Amino acid sequence: MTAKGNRMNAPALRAALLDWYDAHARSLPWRAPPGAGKRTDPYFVWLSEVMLQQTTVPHATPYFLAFTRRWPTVSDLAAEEDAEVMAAWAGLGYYARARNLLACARAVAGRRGGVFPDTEEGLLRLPGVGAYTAAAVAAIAFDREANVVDGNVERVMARLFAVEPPLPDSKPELKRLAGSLATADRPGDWAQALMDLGATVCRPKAPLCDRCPISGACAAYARGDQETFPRKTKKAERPRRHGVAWLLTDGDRVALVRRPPKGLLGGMLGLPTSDWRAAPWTDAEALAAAPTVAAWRDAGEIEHVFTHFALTLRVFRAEGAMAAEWTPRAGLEALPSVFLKAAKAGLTRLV
DNA sequence: CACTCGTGGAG
DNA sequence: TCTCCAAGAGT
Repeated sequence: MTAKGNRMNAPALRAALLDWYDAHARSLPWRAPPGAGKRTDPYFVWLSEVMLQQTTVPHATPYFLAFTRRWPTVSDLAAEEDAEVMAAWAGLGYYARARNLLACARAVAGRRGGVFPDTEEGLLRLPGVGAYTAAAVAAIAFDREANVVDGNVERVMARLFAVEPPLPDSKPELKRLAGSLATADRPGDWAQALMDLGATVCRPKAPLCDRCPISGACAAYARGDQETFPRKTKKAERPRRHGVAWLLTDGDRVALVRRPPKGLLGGMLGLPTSDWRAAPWTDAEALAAAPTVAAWRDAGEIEHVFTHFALTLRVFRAEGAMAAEWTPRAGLEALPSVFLKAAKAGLTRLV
């Protein structure tokens, strides 16, 4: 047992982690250096938090840079056309976030004159801002005391206290434990310190306990089974669905359709598709369901994995005409990944 | 409250 | 190849 041992109390643990954060904080485009007293623009904090929901830092970073370059303030974003923002979000996934992002920006720019609420309760009323994001923005942008609990914090708490019940049922207990450590001292730095620790040291796999400033207080580390936390209930198997996508071209242009505002890929442009069902589509079924009569040619199939199902998508291509949003090939970057993948297959792999 | 909702990188 | 999973929210 080290000198700090397992007797490390809450104040000592807090001090150790904040000291670690002062020395090891990640440098991120939306973040001010720790302790400097600078506050980050609430717009940057909010935008980054929404982009980072269930999304990795490397994936979200180029989107954050593009959004803030193109729309430097929340009012700039609020004034933009829906289609432009959805196109800019394409590839980032969970497209309800983009719809709520615009709704939130317009609420802040309109009813609040471009000023974000500075309390957790006020933030929580905004579209797309839930318990985590409200707490994170309140703490990071406004330095308000808040219990900021994301997946990182849940993992740190599960190990620190060797919480046996599995996620997601243990969420309330993990949040309660996190709250037992939170104080009004440097709330923004504390929240980010916990998340940075989870992301870089207390990682899901192969945690770097020899670099952990609070390993002396960690119940799981003391037992030696830290990597087995947090316990998790097994996830249901992912079913497979089958569909058909039609790539209709007119020279350089591709026929795209705007998807309904809610549901999967809601509000995004896409290729015309069939239903996505359990049974594969035969050639005859696919051709009968085509959006227009044309000399459809088989372009093979693509595989794509969504959160709760896997998709096999047959792709057919033809030259022709139909009512659609005709888009130059260069504009295909506005498509969600599944359709970009299908379009590339159709344009390059005619069978 | 269980389910829906994307994507790409790591191991 | 396959599993896991990343700064969750809405319904």
